[in-house]
Amino acid sequence: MRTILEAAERVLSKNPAASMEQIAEAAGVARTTVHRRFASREALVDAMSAWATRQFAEAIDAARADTAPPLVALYQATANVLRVKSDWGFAMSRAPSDDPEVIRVHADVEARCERLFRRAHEAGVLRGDVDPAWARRVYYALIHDAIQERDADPDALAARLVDTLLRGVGTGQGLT
Amino acid sequence: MRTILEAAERVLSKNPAASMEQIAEAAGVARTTVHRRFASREALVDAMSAWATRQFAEAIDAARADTAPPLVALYQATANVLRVKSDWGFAMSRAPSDDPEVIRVHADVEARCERLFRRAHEAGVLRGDVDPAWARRVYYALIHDAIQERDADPDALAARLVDTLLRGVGTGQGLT
DNA sequence: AGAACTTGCAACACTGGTGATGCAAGTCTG
DNA sequence: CAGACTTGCATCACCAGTGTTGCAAGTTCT
Repeated sequence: MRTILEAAERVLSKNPAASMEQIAEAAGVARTTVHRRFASREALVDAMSAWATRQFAEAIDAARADTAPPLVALYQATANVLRVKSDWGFAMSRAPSDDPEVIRVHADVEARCERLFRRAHEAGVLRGDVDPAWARRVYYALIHDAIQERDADPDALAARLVDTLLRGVGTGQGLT
Repeated sequence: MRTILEAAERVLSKNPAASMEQIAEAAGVARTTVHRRFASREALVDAMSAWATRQFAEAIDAARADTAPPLVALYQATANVLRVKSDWGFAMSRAPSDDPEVIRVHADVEARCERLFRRAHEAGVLRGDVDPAWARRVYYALIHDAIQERDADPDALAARLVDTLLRGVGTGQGLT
């Protein structure tokens, strides 16, 4: 089950037009087995979306974005999000699912991120003359940008991303 | 000819898996006519890439990035690039063509952009304490980000993008 | 008007993917 | 061990897209 979803992600992220046959092969399973579990190609993709969204939510939870010190939370959340977006790039790049649960999760993440940047601003991690909303916009753009670099290690990527962000809008506090 | 390329871009940017039939229909032409001009689907996409690259090069030329005042060039280049990337999003998102001409154009654009940011730095458009290379990195990320917003007017988008960039790294000179 | 060229239409063969099913072999569970 | 369940395999019908061709009608150029 999870095996198939992961194989599908692996194959479809490389070639969105890949056949069920190729997905099955990557999962080490017969094509008919895939069809038995997922009625159609569409059903498979939907299941991938749902699964990826769950992973995404867990990634944010694990970062303790609301309670950990802002800088720590920022690193942690960035690394976790990059890992999920890199592991589930295809599933998450799909047009936003109409599933209300998926929509809710994304709105929730947005809100938490906004709070985190406000906290970072107040804690002096961001320069006082920098609009937290602007910093967040740049942050999003940098995330989007980092995703493009396939194959790279999410932790290293996250470190570089946060360093890059703070070189521009940070105070240099706590960076060593 | 151009009609078909434009229709193909329109259709494929909405649905990369669209059939030749749909492309032909969008071009107001019979499917066989498309096949007479482009031997295969692959040939059509290659032609789109070549065409888009030409448009891209012209967009940069028109901005006078090397000679106009940095701020003017930045606005102009941004607007032109956004227009092309928005009009030819599908063709330009393809894996970089192996056509050496295409590679040359992209390298050339990269170099011109780097020069432009150095000029902007020296002219005081960018803050002195900001690394021009970092500013350029953020600029790229913001461009990438702006492309996502389909349907928006490229000029308005470019204005917002440059404002956003300069709010972060600019000196406020010449923004009025 | 006449020649050269382009287009639409209809038809065709071919390919590859999809989804279903029956059966035999394997695994798990009580 | 016996029954329930899952899997792989082979096979099938089906469909959509691709690429080709012949022909008739239309356009363009001289």
